[in-house]
Amino acid sequence: MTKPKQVKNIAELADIAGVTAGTVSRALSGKGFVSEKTRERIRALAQKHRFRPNTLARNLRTQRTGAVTVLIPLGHEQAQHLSDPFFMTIIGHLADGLTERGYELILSKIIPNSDDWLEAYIESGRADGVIVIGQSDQAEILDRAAKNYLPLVAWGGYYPGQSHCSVGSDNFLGGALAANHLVEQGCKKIAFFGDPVALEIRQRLEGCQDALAKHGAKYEPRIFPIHLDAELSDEDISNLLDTDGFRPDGIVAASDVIAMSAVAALAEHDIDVPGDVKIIGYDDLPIATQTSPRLTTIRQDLKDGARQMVECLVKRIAGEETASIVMKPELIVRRST
Amino acid sequence: MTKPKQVKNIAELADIAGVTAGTVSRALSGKGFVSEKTRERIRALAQKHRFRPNTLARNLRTQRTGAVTVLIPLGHEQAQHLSDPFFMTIIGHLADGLTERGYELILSKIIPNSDDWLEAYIESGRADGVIVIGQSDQAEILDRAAKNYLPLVAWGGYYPGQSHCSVGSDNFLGGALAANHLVEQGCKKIAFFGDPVALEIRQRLEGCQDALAKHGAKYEPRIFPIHLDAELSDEDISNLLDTDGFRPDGIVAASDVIAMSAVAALAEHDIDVPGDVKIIGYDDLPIATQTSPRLTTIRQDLKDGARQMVECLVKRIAGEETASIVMKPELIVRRST
DNA sequence: TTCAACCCGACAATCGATTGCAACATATTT
DNA sequence: AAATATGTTGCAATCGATTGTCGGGTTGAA
Repeated sequence: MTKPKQVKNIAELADIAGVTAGTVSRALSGKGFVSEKTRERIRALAQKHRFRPNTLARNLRTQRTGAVTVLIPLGHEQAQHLSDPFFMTIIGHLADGLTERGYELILSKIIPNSDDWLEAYIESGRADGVIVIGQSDQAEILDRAAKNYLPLVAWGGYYPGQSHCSVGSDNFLGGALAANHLVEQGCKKIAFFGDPVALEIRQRLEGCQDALAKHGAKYEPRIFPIHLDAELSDEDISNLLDTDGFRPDGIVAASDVIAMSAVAALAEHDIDVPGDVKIIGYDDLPIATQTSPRLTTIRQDLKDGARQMVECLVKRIAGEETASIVMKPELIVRRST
Repeated sequence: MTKPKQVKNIAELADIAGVTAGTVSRALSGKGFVSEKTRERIRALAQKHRFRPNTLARNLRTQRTGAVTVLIPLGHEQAQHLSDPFFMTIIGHLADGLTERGYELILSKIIPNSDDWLEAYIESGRADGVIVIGQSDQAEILDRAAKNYLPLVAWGGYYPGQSHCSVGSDNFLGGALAANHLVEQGCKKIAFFGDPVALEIRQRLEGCQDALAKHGAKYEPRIFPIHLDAELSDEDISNLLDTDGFRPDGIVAASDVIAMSAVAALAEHDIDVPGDVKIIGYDDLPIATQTSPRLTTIRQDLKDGARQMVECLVKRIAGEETASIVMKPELIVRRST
């Protein structure tokens, strides 16, 4: 009994079959014309010798990879980990959507130190398309790259005149919803927890300020540029409570993660939520329903957002244009306000 | 002013520089000897024309990709989504570890329909190494693949005689810890929520049974093969409570996700946790601290586990052998028992 | 029988970068 | 000035699969 020895490339298999590599390629791929007889014969041989065409070589020749990169630029926030609940939630949904459509997902975190990190990545030719999560403070770079490169979709805020395709929710409206809700709950001294360097967060803040302005100037929120990373935000907030005498009665957090840190830190300082301070988060991550007290928050539908991004990207890979999508955020009232 | 036009391959740049492609390659990579002068000249030209070497071509030639695949076989549990909290937690930590070491992470979900899915993936040559999450019911396949392929590490249970490298915690011990804890809390009628088709879960069950046996035969647990996927487990458990008269006073859940579903379903049926039923989970995911009541669970240190897997894999890519690692699980007592 | 039509499979170019080897130029030594 | 040493660069093969083109063979009709 001859053990069916491993065949490593198409040429070897062609040798065994007594044909050329080209014929083997056509037989296995089904493209081009090969007689039924030799096709079957070659298929059987391929099976027997456990031959698999090398993906790299195929990709190089066909100039497509069947992969999509999810790129996470940690612009203003280098320490943030991929294990962050927000990233994980959206990546999970993207992974579900992409694998469903037969794309591999390449996950890549980038520290944007030069101003051409995005072009550099794109031209490395690793993937057929790129999804960028979080414009952070890199919006112009996205815009520039998008001019020469179609299959690019970003998660994040939309601003008038932007030329890249983004999917996200209306951060300005979300911020306003949050602020209005706190005012309706009777808050007078409102703090904003989040660093407005990032576009999305700035938009939330502006929405917040705008809504408060309509209730009179005394509502101008005080801004604390808390980090987004869970560990750092814990620290930031603890420091804040220890050293700063300021005690707000309402907090708009720029993300659920920040809100959770705040809840925990306040509990340690024996400040009651929602009795002494009301807190509203942003995102409505799965964890928001499971904190104690359960988090009032502004919901972005990440599952649907991920679906939309995949859909846009697939169209763009196929050469179509797609418009940006702005989803409506929604106020979810739970126990923390 | 000449616009620095895009150069698409190394040959074009070589033309511009008046040298050959080989020289350009050497100049940019730093390997081999090129005079300082031409090196600088070529570097400057590359910069100016925004040239980036094509990754695919390089990978094909050098036979390495700088990428690691995280492969998730959904063996007995095809519906399970990648957005599952367990996967997301461990993938996040893996991503952190791999990007730290300069590897890209390819995320791939596979439905193992043929018996050679793993070999097929490996030989496609997409990645330098593979991390498999969850042996599920595919342990023999891992074992077979590992015989011819070094850079393979799996998350999951260890069993005597296995020949692939795995990292995981002692599931038998974990199951025993859980059972003992419930007995100590006074539980008499214990149920096990989880499908023992998967190796890890079977081991947990066996540990559980073994521990209970030591307390007398009447403790034999009743087994409910609940699905791992959050949506399905909700359904399973609701059905169970509606149709089956059985009311345990203690539940060992095979995962935190199942435990959370159980907590929610019980609440809907006005059954108090921990008053009427005590529940213990498994994994200690971040969410376990945020359910209400906070979940007693068996902790597997996923962050450390991910670190170990990356470390093993990197060694194996370099050609070293590594032994399997069995970590000690730990009982974390919170409020659900 | 002859010519056209048609199908199959071989041949070779191609994707883009890397690298061993050979050839050449310059610097050093005798 | 000749010979050796040292250092640069060019040349061409290579990684492995895909694909356009062309020649040889078979079939059918006139």
